[in-house]
Order: sequence, then C-alpha cells, then structure tokens
Amino acid sequence: MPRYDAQMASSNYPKGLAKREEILTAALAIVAERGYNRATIRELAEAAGLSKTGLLHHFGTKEELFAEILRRRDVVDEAQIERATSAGLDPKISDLPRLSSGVPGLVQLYTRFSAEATDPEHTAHDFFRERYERARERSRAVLEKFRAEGRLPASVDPEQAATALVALLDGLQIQWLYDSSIDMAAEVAFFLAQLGLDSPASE
Amino acid sequence: MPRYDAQMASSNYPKGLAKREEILTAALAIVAERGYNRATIRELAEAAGLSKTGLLHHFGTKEELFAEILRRRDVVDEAQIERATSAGLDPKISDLPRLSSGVPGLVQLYTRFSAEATDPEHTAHDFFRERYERARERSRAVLEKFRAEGRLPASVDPEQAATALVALLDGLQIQWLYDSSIDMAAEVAFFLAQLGLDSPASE
DNA sequence: GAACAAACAGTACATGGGTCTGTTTCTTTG
DNA sequence: CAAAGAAACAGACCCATGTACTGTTTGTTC
Repeated sequence: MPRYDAQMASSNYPKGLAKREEILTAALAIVAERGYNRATIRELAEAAGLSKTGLLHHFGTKEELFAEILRRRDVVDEAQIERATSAGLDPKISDLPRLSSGVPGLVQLYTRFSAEATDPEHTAHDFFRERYERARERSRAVLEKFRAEGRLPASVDPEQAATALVALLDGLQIQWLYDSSIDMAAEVAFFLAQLGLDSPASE
Repeated sequence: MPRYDAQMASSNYPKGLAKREEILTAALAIVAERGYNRATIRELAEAAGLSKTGLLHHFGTKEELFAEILRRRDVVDEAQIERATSAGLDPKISDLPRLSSGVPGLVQLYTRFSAEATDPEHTAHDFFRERYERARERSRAVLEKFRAEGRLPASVDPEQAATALVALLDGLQIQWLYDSSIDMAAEVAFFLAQLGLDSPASE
C-alpha cells in the first residue's frame, strides 16, 4: 500500500515523471477547451491514457493537479521575466498580461482557482497567499529600482503601488474573461503612466 | 405540476415572498460563517426551516439562489451610492470597498462567483458580464463628471481609468481575502490620487 | 366554496471526487 | 542477477451533493 503522499508529487521513476507530464499537458488542453467546470477527473485521466485511479496516484486530488499546473505557469512566467531582466532589458511590466495570460484556459483556471482557494481550508490556499506575497514583493522591488534610477517619482509609494498593480492584473483578467475586447496591456501601461513611470523603450 | 420557472423567481404569494427572504438571509449567514464551499443546499434549506425540495422550489438551482443574493447586494450598494450622490456629496469612490465588502462572506461569495461565472455556460454569466459593463459605465460617468468639473486632468482617459478602477476593486478584494491587512480603501485612494483627482473632502 | 397554483415533503437518481484492495511493472541493491 | 520493495496502474465501491419526479397540503382568488 504505497498510498499517495500528499506532501509531494514525488517519485523519480522516469515513467512516472513522463506520465505526470502527459497528464498535465492533457489537463491543460482540456481545461482550455472545455473550461475548468466540465473537466472531470475521469475525462482528464482518459485523455492522458489511464484510469482515474491511475491519475489520482500521481496527483492526490483534483485540486492538487491543478495547483501543479498553476505552479508551472508561474515557473515558466518567472523564468521568462528573469531572462528578460538579465538580458539587460527592463522587465516590461506592461507585457505581464501577455505571458501565460494569452491562454484563455489558463487564465480562467487561474482566476477560478485563486477565488476558490480563498477558503482557508482549500488545498491551494497557502500557495496563493504566498504567491500574492511574492508577487507584491517582486513588483515592489522593480518599482523601487525604477525609483532609484529616477524613473519613478519619489512621491509614489512602491509598496502601495505594487499591491495596486497586482490587483489590477487580477481584476483585468476577470473582466477580460467576460469581454475579450478589454486591452489588458494597454490598461497596465495606462496605470504605469499614471504613476509617472518614465518608460524608455515602451513600444 | 407547477414546476419551477427558470425565467423568474416569481409568485406573489406573501408567504412565498417571506420565505424567499428568509432563505436568502439564512443563506448569507451560512456562507458568511462556513464559506461558500461548505454551504450545501440541504444545510441552507434546514437553516431556513424547510426541506431542500422546498428551497429548490423557490430558487431553481443553487447557483440561482446565490445569484439572487449578489443581485441584492448590488441593489443595496447602488442605492447607497445613489443616496450619497443625490445628497450633494461626491460619490466617495474610495469608500466603495467599504460597502458590502465589509462582509467577508459576501466578498468571498462575489469573488468566487464572478470567477466561476466566467464560464459562458454558467447561469450567472450574463449577469456578471452586464454587471461589469454597468460598473465600467458608471465609473466612467463619474470620472467624466469630475473631469468636467476640472477636478481631473484632461489627460486621463475616463474609459481607460474606469476599467482600471473596476479591475482594481476586484483584485483588491481577492488579495484582501488572503491577507486582511490589505487596506483596500487606501489603495483605491492611492489610485485616484495617481490619476490626479483633486479630492475635496477626503478624510 | 370550487378551482387552481403555490408551497412544500419524500424518494430516487446521476454525477463526480475520492478510497480500498489488489495486480503488474519498474528500479534498485545486495 | 535475483529478490525485494516501491511505483504505476486498474476495478469495484462509497459517499456527498445537486437536482428531477411524484405526490400532498396549504393558501389565494373568483
């Protein structure tokens, strides 16, 4: 009775790793096309070519599975930002909504999940709490850097602005899901402009 | 076979009206204390003093019930804003988060619901889409008024700012649910200040 | 005081997440 | 290179929950 260990989706068996990858990919595709609601465990399992028990073996619960998807989204996005920054470029904050947010399925998943995990009992509650903390912190750091470089008025409180920026992104995603004509990038750019950010190479 | 008519939660029987009121109140209380997740139809019915079938008679589905709760929240809030505005006062936009948003249960309900209803098939999808449209429109109108009064720089596009403001409110609510130390009112005030809004009697 | 709809209750059902109990297939290690 | 043990599954089963169906009582109206 190996029983799934909630602590971690571990096991180093190559087959397991591969399968998990396959599941994640399939799950994302299904969510993208059918929406989070109608993505049942059985369906996801079938799409990945195994039984639902098999799927549950890799990810203890449905929530865990989707939490993992979001975790990856973050990793990918952060890597991309990292790459951009270290390449000497400014982190083009106004490009943020263009990252994973281009994928409607992912955005919906993220939005729904972050709302559900609002419940302290939810599996992903801590994940999101920490995620928001990190997001604020990162934004604050960037804004502070800008201020130090004299590109941002000293009157702007980086912390307050960072919180607002993160909130703005979330809120825009929701509205965008209801009306795809919402221009998220433009809105973010607008916000930054209002802060008085001096954007050098903004296209 | 009267069967519930999805079109409307109608019937003018006083008893029915009273019961519906009771259900709504009870439901709100339960959501506030246990959270949306653990609020089952049976529990809600029991709290309102009837069977689940009885409850479903008044509101066709669970979603319908909660949609009605949110509809009312809006009515109450809008009435309050209306009252304030017509009383000659400015709509203190920075007070927005203090309206229904003071009630965590309601905020959580709203947040979760608006995220779920993102799905076009969801009962409340149209409700939210229209709601966001109205919200943007109202915000835009207020901002335009301010601009006309010379209290807002002409450089600020009211429409763009309105969208951002609505998004900001939503996003702040989410963060607030994860960390109640987030000061929503302060953030909104900050945003308005960044717009260059000349606030006369802001406390 | 009929006639009819609303306001329920009880039951029964469908769906979907998750568990329990195996069995097979890997990997590792002595 | 064989145990040995864990991982990778499968199948049956359980259970919670939303909801439809059928029937009965209560209330309203004409």
